[in-house]
Amino acid sequence: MKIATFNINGVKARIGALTDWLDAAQPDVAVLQEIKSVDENFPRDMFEDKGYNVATHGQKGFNGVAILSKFPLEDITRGLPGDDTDEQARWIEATVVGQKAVRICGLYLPNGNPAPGPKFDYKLAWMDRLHTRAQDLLAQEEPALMAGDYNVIPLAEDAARPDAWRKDALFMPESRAAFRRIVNLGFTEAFRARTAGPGHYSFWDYQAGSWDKNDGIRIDHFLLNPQCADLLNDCWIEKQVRAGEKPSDHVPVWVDLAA
DNA sequence: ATGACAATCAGAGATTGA
Repeated sequence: MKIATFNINGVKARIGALTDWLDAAQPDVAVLQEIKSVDENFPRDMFEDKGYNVATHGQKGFNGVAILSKFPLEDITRGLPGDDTDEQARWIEATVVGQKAVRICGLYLPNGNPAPGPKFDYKLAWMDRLHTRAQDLLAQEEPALMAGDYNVIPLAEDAARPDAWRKDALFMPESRAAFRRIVNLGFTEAFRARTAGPGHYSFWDYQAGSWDKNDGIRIDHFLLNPQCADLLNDCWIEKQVRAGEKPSDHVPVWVDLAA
């Protein structure tokens, strides 16, 4: 089972790029972030025509997550538990059954800038709730993964110019510690389970020629619980997508599971 | 130190992103 995560930066603006990518790459499952669309306006027909089942959790203007799957989507839930007053659409879950059942969680973690400030507080509070949900996924002892745009640069080697990010919410010590605290519960960060060393990025800013200079950061991640990590065949970043027509500022990241 | 770039909503320019 091949699963991709992709922050598309607006489904309406990305219809062409997204269609081309799906046709070429053929993921079994794709978790999407920043659909920037309400559910009613999500072009689900376009994906259903390609054989995907579609689950969305959108809001007006910003944020929004979705799951596309060639397998049926079961037990779909929307919203990260732990705060009934949180109206931002950043979390969706569904179970996908291939050779094995896998619980798929798609997430768009808050950016958190400027830090410090209320947006940074919201980011850290959201990560506390993510920690709680992650504990639950461990307790289930069934294959589960959390994939998406974490808006966290885990280590200096995950940025071309780490010093430029020292005061940014994506690289602040508090953000990185909260990320580690989740990983250290017993999750496997899939990319780092397969590939060591610097120079691997999933985001390049539209500004200042970041792509041309390869001035990127790695912020799109897969965290696998132990039962899911047992199934990991491979994980890679589809870097060349960034060079396409009207690209997102993120590129897809993949896992191949024996599931 | 700032802005550069892009998308959305709205129908200009502010807001958000990273």
